[in-house]
Amino acid sequence: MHKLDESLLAGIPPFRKLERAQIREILDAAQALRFDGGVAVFSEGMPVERFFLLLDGHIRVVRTTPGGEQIIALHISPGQLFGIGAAIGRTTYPATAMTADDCVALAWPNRLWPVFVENYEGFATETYKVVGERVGEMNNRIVEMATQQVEQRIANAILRLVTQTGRKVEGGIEIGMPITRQNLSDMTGSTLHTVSRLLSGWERDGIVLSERRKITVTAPHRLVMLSGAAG
Amino acid sequence: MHKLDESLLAGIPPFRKLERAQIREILDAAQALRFDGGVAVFSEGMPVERFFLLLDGHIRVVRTTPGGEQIIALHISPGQLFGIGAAIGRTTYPATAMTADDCVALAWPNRLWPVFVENYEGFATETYKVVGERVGEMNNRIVEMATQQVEQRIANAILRLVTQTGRKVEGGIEIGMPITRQNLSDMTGSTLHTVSRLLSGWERDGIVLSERRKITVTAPHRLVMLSGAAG
DNA sequence: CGAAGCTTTGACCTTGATCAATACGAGTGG
DNA sequence: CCACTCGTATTGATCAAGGTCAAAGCTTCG
Repeated sequence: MHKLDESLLAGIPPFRKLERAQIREILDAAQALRFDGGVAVFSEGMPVERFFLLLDGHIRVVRTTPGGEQIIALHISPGQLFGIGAAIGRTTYPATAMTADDCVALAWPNRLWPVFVENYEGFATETYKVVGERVGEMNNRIVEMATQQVEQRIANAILRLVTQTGRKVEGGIEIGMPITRQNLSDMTGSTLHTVSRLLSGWERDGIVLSERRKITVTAPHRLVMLSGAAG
Repeated sequence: MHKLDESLLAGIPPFRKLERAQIREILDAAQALRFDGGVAVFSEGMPVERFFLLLDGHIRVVRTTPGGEQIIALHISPGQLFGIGAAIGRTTYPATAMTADDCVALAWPNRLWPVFVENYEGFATETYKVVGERVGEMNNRIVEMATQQVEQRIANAILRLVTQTGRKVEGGIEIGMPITRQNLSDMTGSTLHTVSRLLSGWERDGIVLSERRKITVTAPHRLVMLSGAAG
């Protein structure tokens, strides 16, 4: 295994305030992992043994109901910590982490969590800020689900994906990870049929372009209108 | 102002591991507050200046949409910390805290948060455990909203209230705080009409008893069945 | 080429929202 | 004490959003 480069952690919030030497220590304690697309990094209910940092690829955090339906709780982009149950006193993972495409991640054993918190100034604060953001996002989802129509929820889901993973391409902004109608319906508590119908409509109206597992937003402002952001 | 008694904080998780003298310090730094029912302790968007511990009464954590609809994100029972945005790096409150009935709370200025974390062993860990529980609860709500029918969501909402605030009375378990049809609809993203119809039906079937702003569950097991806990 | 996964589209039906009317209880002021 | 009002609750009638059922087409891949 080759040595990991220190620049990997340079810009990432929890590590931002650290010395070069400290980052070296952290990297030396890390295990680097590769995953194919569509596999589980960890599963709901498993004991929390490690925490992760996603370096490349995209991860869907998924919960499954007793009835077998699944809903996507969260997406993780490169540079984000995930599986941080340790930070909030969980002993088992509350959800499953599925890779959406090929992924590279670092992993540390759980027992290092308190060590990092103890030794690295700002690590705890920055991490809890991330937790805070996710709580905020979850809160928004709850409000959305409770008050908005399916069309608005789907518009919001797409906008969220765009801001999190979007990249500019000719003619619009493309979502940087593979995404199916089914995925979108799992994010919004809807059905793939409804999502398909809506996307077809939007494509007819020139708001999006979509191919198999790919969506490009050509008129973001109009999507924002549709999302019900109180025009 | 009379001195606060140390027993107040005795059994409360974040303070559980502390010495008597430490509890004294904490209490001396606290401000005791009284609120009538139906008022805001703090409001969405306000800067986070204090954190609170609810001693008596009940609090609804509420978010309001641009369109004026409101949804209830969380209920706080006596003994719980709330308004702890400081813990997760928030600078403004993400929601409004409304008293459901008359309340008594302690408040500390925000700058004491890091002091508590620093000086009192276990304070941080226990608090983050609380955060973790709330995150879990929010997650469940999202899944519920995405996959369940209104009837199941309302059953679940009532069951949650029962476990959080229920007290045994003759003939069943009574929810320990005032709760209207409208409140229930705000918790489930439904309407007071639908809630009323369902409760009427349940009352006819002998599952609940309800008066004005009061609900008593007479057949909890049947409510659990209805809640869709995979029978 | 067949199979599996993704997408589209039409027809139909159920859930629960909306509209509307009424009633009841509790607090307030005359 | 009564009239008024406001917040709460009930119930019926109607309607539409979106789920379900069904069928078929298109890609990609082994």
